[in-house]
Amino acid sequence: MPKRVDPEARRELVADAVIEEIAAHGIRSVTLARIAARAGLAIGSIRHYFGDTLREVMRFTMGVLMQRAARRATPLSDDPVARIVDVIAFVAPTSDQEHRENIALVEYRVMARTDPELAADIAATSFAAEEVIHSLLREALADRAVDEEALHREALLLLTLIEGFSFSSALSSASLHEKDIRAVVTATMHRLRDAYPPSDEAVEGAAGGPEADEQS
Amino acid sequence: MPKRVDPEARRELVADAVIEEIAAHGIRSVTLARIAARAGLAIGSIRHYFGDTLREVMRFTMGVLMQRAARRATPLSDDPVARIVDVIAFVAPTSDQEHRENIALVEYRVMARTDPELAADIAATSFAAEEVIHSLLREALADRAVDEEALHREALLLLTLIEGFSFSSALSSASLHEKDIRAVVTATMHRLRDAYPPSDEAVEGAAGGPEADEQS
DNA sequence: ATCTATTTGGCATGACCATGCTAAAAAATC
DNA sequence: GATTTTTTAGCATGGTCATGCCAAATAGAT
Repeated sequence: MPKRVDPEARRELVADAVIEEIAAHGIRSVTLARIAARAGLAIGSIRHYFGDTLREVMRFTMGVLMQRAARRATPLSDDPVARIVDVIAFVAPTSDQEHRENIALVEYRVMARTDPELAADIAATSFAAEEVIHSLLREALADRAVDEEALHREALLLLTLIEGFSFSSALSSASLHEKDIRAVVTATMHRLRDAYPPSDEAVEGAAGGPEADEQS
Repeated sequence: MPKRVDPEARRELVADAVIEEIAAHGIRSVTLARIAARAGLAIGSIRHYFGDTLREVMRFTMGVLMQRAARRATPLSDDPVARIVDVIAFVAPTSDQEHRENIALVEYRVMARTDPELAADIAATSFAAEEVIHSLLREALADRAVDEEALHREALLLLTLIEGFSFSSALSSASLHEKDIRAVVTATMHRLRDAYPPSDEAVEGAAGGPEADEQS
């Protein structure tokens, strides 16, 4: 028996075992026994840290997945278009672990459809993600004449691409190529911008703005 | 006891009960008992028509879902762009039943990820669908100068949109609006076409072709 | 050394459910 | 009417697994 266990570390370790099991055999196969086998622990040694129930294990793991996804989706670029590409490209796992996490998250989302408690947890994250996309899109089209309805429709396009990449990536044994995703999204963004004329404000105030850069 | 039961009709009835149960409580909740309750039959009266096992019930139901989806996705228009819009818009259920069928199909696809037998059945359909999109895209871009790599990337865009609409529709309690989907896909297709210059052949042979129509 | 807190571990029980199998009832055929 | 086929129906059994609960071992505090 080791010294004092760090409860948070234990929970994280168990969550990773859950994720592995989901990725390998689907969320329906997750049991305490299987988690224990993967984590190299006895069932009791898991339950103790999760209020004794499998359900708490599952809820905690879902929380871990959502946190990790949010962390990966943080845009790094300054250019609004590139920020959107970054956010969407996060779906392209650059490692096996990220691929597995995406799979697990998709399985959770499907399960949450018919589980009100899980659904509530997920809804908050989904709402935040949509807000981010809307906001980024506003920035990317700040110099274009776009009405609210069109903005909404373009956001729908981007959000649908995100869902599509996430879903197809989860169903595919091989992860998507980040290069392909970036190419598709970048082309989509450029075409999207080109579909709207520069706005009067942008033309008047664009002495050294992105408009000049874009035509060079 | 009625007169002779039509086995096919019985199987279809049972499949519909499965679909209802999946839509209501998720695929993980499907049991013979619950199917029986929904179908208004005894368990034995179901098993008899499916080789006695729940698994056969589930496989048959998945087959039904795929057939129905394929039927709905048959394009009707002559215009290549509109055909693609039609195919993609099939994801927008025009009835509650179609919405439920989409949900069930998504849940099956997720389950099939970790079930080789189901995966094999689904793979054939997915492959066929991809071929259709590639083929339709070729037609839609027949008058444009597009190399194979670009064609592949554009197909990826469209396939991703299909997956995105299907997935988000399944997760959403309200079905997507067909109007929105058509608007998004139509705009995407027009921008996609505009991204490629007319090919030399098309210019020479387009005396009364789509190019003339498009500039009017 | 003693006491308390923490960790490990798993038993016992009840719930759930698939499936092998059987049989009775009803319809159809000869 | 007798026989065969079809349909209805569900019992019995074994397997799986979550969870309430208990207890021993170990670490840390006094």
